Amino acid sequence: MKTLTSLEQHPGCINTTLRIIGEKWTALILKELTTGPKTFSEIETLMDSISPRTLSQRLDKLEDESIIIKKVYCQHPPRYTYELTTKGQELETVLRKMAEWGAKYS
Amino acid sequence: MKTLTSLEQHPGCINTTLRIIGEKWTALILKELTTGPKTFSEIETLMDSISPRTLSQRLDKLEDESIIIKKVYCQHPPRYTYELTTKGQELETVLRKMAEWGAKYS
DNA sequence: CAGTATCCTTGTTGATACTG
DNA sequence: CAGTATCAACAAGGATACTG
Repeated sequence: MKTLTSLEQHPGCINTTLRIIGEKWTALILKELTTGPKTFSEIETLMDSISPRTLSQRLDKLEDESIIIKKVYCQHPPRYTYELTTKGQELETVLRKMAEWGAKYS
Repeated sequence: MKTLTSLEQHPGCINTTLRIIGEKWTALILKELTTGPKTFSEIETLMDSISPRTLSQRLDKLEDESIIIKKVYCQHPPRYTYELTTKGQELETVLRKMAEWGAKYS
C-alpha cells in the first residue's frame, strides 16, 4: 500500500531532487522546456528578469546533470537549443504535483 | 488529456510550492512529520546538524503558512508538538514524486 | 527541554559591461 | 545572439551561548 510505504527508499532521495529543482529559477526553466526546445534568449525572455549570468549557470548545471542537452541547430554562426533529456522529462511529474498543490493554495 | 494540459493553471503555482519546500531543510522536516507529530528536539535529532535557529525559523514559517500546527501536550512545563495540517499532508504527494525521481537518479 | 539572541562566514543574486 | 567576466549587495545558514 502506497500510503504505508516510507517516502524515501533510502535517505537522500528527496534531497537529490531538491538540489536540482530547489535552486531559484531552475524549476521554471524546466517548466518552459516541457513545451519544447528553446534557445538561450527565448528562455531569458520567458523568465523575464533572470540575469544572463544566472541563466547560464543553471543551464550549465542542468547539462552537467544530464537533465537537458544542448544541441547545435546552426553552424555559422553557432546557435544552440536546449532540450530535456528523458531524465529531465521525468521531472515533469514532480513539477506537476508542485503546480497542483500551488494552484490549490495560492 | 493530462500530458496536453499546461503544467500550471496560472503562473506562479510552482513558485508557491517552491517558496515553501525549496528552502533548505523544509522538505526534510515535512518528511519527518508525515510519520506523525514530533517535538522540537525530536525533529532536531532526526535532522542531525540543523541549528536550533534554523529549525525554529522553518517551523515558524510552516506554522504561518498553516502547513503545520503547534499543539500543547503538557501544561507544566509547556511542551509542544508539531503536526501536519491537511494542507501539509497534501504536500506528501509532492515529496513522494521527488523521492521517486531522486531514487531513480541518485 | 524548547527555543531565542548574536555574530560572523559564506553562498547566491543582480547589475553591468564586454566578447566571439 | 549567446553567452562570460567582474564586482558589489544581500540573504541564508552555522556556531555558540544563553533563558524560562
